[in-house]
Amino acid sequence: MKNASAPLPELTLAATAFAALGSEARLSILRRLVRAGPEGLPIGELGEDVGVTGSVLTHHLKQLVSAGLVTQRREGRRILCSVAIAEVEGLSRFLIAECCADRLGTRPKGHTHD
Amino acid sequence: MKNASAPLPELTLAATAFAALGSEARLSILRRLVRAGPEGLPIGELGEDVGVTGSVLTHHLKQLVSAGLVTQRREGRRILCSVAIAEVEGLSRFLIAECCADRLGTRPKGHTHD
DNA sequence: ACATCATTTCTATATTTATAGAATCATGAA
DNA sequence: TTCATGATTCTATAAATATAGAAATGATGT
Repeated sequence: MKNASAPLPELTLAATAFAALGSEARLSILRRLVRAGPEGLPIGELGEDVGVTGSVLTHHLKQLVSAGLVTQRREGRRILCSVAIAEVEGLSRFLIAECCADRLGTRPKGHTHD
Repeated sequence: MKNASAPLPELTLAATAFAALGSEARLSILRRLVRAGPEGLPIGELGEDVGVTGSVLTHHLKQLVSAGLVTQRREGRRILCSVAIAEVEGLSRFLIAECCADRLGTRPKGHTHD
């Protein structure tokens, strides 16, 4: 009897987002964007700062955007990137929820904060 | 002048951990282990439950373990796996910290807890 | 229209990760 | 020791991701 027929979309989305974070380059990009604030940073400058440019940068940004962690808007001939804060926070909460939420009825002894 | 010479180990570790979470299979494994509680679950049973067995399961577990998100201990001929709660929580905090920590001087409106 | 800047797409290659069967190792029981 | 069980390693193949140069696209200023 199979048990893992169709994974919950929630899980799929989370996996995609985590995979997008699973790279030093992209984590650097995200970190830089966080420090840039809500105004965002043009792709060129972003790339200079994190040491990734051209098609490789596009490639990494595409993953962050399609995972919903970064948004882009055009301004003149540049494209500004910003962090999707709510998404990142949501992901963080997902992680906490996975770990601690429903352990209230499962734990055998005390195990609230290790 | 190069800017991205040696990435901070913190970033490397985080990227490894996120990459370990960036798969539905491994996310399912983690979720199942969370529900198993601190006693842990033998690999065989774990695999049955999430629909991944044999060498593939070993492969996924290896990543979770080496990322520090799962721990293993032997009991008889079985190996019990448990979630490293502190690690997962730490990762969750890392994410929050990346997003919100130093935005105190940067944010335009209020954005403390959404 | 033309030149220029910013970014993407195209194309190709290298590297990593995923999947899986078979053989092997490790533990405990008869 | 021999056997059965639980898990890993070995080997091979498929698929996804990373890197990168060149060409193409889109936007702006002259």
